[in-house]
Amino acid sequence: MEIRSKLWIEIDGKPVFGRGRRFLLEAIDKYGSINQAAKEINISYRKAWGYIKAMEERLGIKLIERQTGGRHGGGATLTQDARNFLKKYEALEKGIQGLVDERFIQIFNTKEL
Amino acid sequence: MEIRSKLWIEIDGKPVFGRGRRFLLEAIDKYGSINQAAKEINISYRKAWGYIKAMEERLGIKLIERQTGGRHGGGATLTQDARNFLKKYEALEKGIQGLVDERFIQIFNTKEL
DNA sequence: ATGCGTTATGCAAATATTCCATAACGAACT
DNA sequence: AGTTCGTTATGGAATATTTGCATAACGCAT
Repeated sequence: MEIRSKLWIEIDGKPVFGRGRRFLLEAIDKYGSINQAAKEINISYRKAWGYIKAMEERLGIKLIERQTGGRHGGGATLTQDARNFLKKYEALEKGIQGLVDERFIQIFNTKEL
Repeated sequence: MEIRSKLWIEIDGKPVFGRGRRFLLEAIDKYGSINQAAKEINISYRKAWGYIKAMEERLGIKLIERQTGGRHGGGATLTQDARNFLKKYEALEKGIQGLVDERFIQIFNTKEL
């Protein structure tokens, strides 16, 4: 029996940002490529692309600077807005998981129900 | 922009209990009927039934005492195990949402990104 | 011109979810 | 003893969602 928790941000009831998208942005920052980033976090490029599209539409902010074509095919980098947002989300998430785990063990760690 | 959080318990990677199931059990306790409970929380009877089935299978515990037929068609009541489980889950959930909300406001409550 | 590794998307296929339809039940009432 | 009523119980169809395949476009370097 394991406890799981999830944290995300919505706009008009639709998901805009969460752990998965956080990892995606972080990986794009690391690799300079949506494609590479998707591989890193084990999702298809298609899915990553969909995430980015939805995020940008819903937030109304450009998160990723894209370049198609070129010597190495192009690439992608985070905008400053994306970096700022990411930083805030990281701060929001920090510590929550630990708290939840701690409480779960405290409450459920008994043999009988 | 709203923050949302979710807390649930899994067994072997499969969801066993969460907010929705909590509401379902609470409503069954209140109405003495799966059918009525489902209406209360706005899900189909079919879905409620599936929830209960999965919960009982995965936990390996009987949660609902069912009676079919009879003057008023029958009904359902929570077992003591179900009550105990519910109580623990409620304790687990308590306060988490508030903490998350608080932090969200603190971090994101600025005009600019 | 050609090749390369990207970004960009439509659309088909697979999965998951929801809901419709119907059976069975049994106490109370007629 | 049959009828009624509001339940529980479930298969399976219908819908919705997610995933991923296939392919186009791009533009620099060779």
